[in-house]
Formats: sequence, structure tokens, C-alpha cells
Amino acid sequence: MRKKRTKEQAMDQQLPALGVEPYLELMNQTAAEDTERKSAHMGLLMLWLSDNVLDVMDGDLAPYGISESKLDLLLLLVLHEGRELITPSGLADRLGIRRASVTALLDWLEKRGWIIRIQSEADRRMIHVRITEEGRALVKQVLPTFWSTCASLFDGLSQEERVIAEKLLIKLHGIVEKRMGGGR
Amino acid sequence: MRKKRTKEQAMDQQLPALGVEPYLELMNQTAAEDTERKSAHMGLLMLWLSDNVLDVMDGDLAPYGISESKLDLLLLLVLHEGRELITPSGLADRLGIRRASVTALLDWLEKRGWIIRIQSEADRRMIHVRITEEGRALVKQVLPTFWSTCASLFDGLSQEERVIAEKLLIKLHGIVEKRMGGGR
DNA sequence: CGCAACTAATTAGAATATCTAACTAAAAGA
DNA sequence: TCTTTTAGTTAGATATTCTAATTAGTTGCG
Repeated sequence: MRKKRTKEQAMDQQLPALGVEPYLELMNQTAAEDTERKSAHMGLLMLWLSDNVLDVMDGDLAPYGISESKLDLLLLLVLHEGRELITPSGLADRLGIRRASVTALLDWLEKRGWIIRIQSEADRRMIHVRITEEGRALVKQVLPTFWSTCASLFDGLSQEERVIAEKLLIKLHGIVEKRMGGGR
Repeated sequence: MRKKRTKEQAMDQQLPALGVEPYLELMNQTAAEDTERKSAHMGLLMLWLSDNVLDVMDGDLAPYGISESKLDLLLLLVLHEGRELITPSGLADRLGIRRASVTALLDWLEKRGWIIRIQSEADRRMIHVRITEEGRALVKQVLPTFWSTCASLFDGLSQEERVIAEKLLIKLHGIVEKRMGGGR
């Protein structure tokens, strides 16, 4: 879970917002010679942006009592439904976390009645995970907000800017996805 | 702390990577009427990208035994040094977390000798936080990696694409920053 | 002045999200 | 059958956050 923002501060010994410039100055003194300054600057913005994007989404999902990562798991269950059997191991692999972490996640979701575990007939070590009707109802309730929050990230962009943004995002996503060895 | 990626999975009951299409199909069924589909699609990519960006950075910083958020705090100390007095309250406000959380962060950093707390003379309730020589040394050691990781996020982009990306990132950062009420 | 009200920081206790290592039970191999 | 491997869970840990209560110091005001 990430930050929250509330007011709890006397307008007093507050640190002024520095903006990006002091960071760039520091970069000039501390980056390796072969580091492309312009790219590093963009990366810094990207990092800040990423932080804020996740905060915004978690903030908008909070009223539903579910985090983005748990919703992610539920969506996985919805999208793979019928196609293939979903096991904790499979989920761990797809989410990039350990089996033990999935166990904890599933415990949490099961406690709320949003998923069920069914022991596999074929291989009795395995568990099949399924979303319940209640889980499906939750997803249905949450998704409109999810999508509108997604869209809201680009609210100030013109039509042309959106076209550009789309291409770029696809490319960046590809670059970083590769760098992670991941795949969604 | 976010995910990690390791192999610990039999090539067996793995969930296939679905890609973005099933998500878009689901969006068509579940987004509100007035949600702009193209933007929502981009937002989804942005969300995935954000997750990956933070993972990449935390992965690259891990060898130094410090997380991005703790490095962030140390950088704040470096950049405000000499200009203004830095208190836990001020830090909490700037980092968008509670004073109690800052206390925990400072305990951790102090235990490693990277910061010190100095009781204020003027107002004995207050604490001034300062980075130590060891803390400065750590920052100096980490920053080259930090910047090169930042830059690496754009490794596959052409020169023109970078120019476009820069404009766009500045704009998006502005949008989301505003949406958060934040300021760095 | 002296006390009520406020403020700064910490402590205590909790939740989430992750990890590693050890364990249990089942399946597979030889 | 007996060993090894696999799936899932448990146990115990760390990190990052929170709220509420506490301690100690400052300020305002009658």
C-alpha cells in the first residue's frame, strides 16, 4: 500500500517544493559520464509519475475496500475463466510473487467470499481457484471506476497528444516489460 | 516494497500471457458510457508501466540495501541542506506520509548511521534531521546507478521519440501531480 | 502569571504486502 | 517401494504504512 495525502501540518516549518531543477543539478554532479542526461531527467519524471499514478488508482479504489493488486488477481480469475484451470502456482507466476504470498492473498479474498478454492481431482496436491458470484459482483461494481480513473490520467491532453501518447506508452511498456522478463 | 521476479515454477499449469486484448474486451462490457475508451486503454498501459518502472528501480537499488522511498528521503536532506531546517513534520508533509511513519523511517536510517537527529534549540519539541557523512557517501555511491536506471527506461527510443516523450512526460506529470495536490 | 489549548515527536498496536525456510501431502521416477 | 520432486501452506520475518494515545514543550489569553 502506498501513501495517502491529508492535511496535518502547520503552515510553519514546511519544506518548500523544489521542483525538478535541484535534482538536475545534482544529477550533473553525480551521474556516470555515459548516462544520457536528457533520458535520466525523463526517467526521474517517469518515476515520480509512476508513484502518483499508483497512488491515484489506489485512492480511487479504496472506497471499495480493495487494492489494485487484489483487483488484478480477481481480473485474472475472470479473464482466464473457462479457458484454463487456475492454481495458486499459476497465479504466483503471473503476478511475479511467491506462492506463499499468493496463499495470503487468497486467504484474504476467500475470507470475504470473493473466491473459492477447490481441490483438484486429477492431482490432489493442486488447488483450483475460482471467483464467486460475490467476487464477480464486486468486480462489476469496481470496474467502471477503474476504467474512468485510467482515462482520467490523460484528462488534459489534446486529441493529437493522445495519439502520440498511445504510441509512446505502448513502446515504453514494451521496453520495460522486456527489462522485467514479465508478460501480462 | 514491491514484487520480485524469480523462476520457481514448472512449465506446467502456467497461465498463458493474455496481452491487453481481453482487458479491452472486458472494458467494453464494464466501463461507464462516458469513459473514453482510448484513454482508458492508455491508462491501463500506464498502470502496468508504472508498476514495472518502480520494480525496475527497486531492483536496481536493492544491492545497495536501500529502497527508492528511503533514497528519496536522503535526497531531500541533501537538497535542502543549508537552505532550511528539516524536521520530521516537514518531511512527513513533503513525502505525503504521517509523522509516525517518518519516525519509523528515521529510526531505520539512523540505525545505519546515515542521518542524525538534533534537538532544536529554539523550540525544544522539534528535531532537526541531518544527513551524515556516511549517508552522503551512500548517496554518492547509489546515485550513478539511480540515474542510469532512470535513463535506461528509454533505451529503445529514437532521438525524435525522446523529444516527444519529454514533452509528454512533463505534461502527464503535471496532470497527475495536480490530481494529487502534491508538489515536489 | 498560570492554565488551557495546541503542536512536535514518539510509542504502541495494527494492517498490508511481501519474503525465506521449513513442513505436509501427493505424485512421479527408477 | 523408496527417493525425489512438486503444490500448497505455515511460521516467522521485514518493510511500509496507518490510527490513537502519550509525552513534552510552546502559546494564547484572562
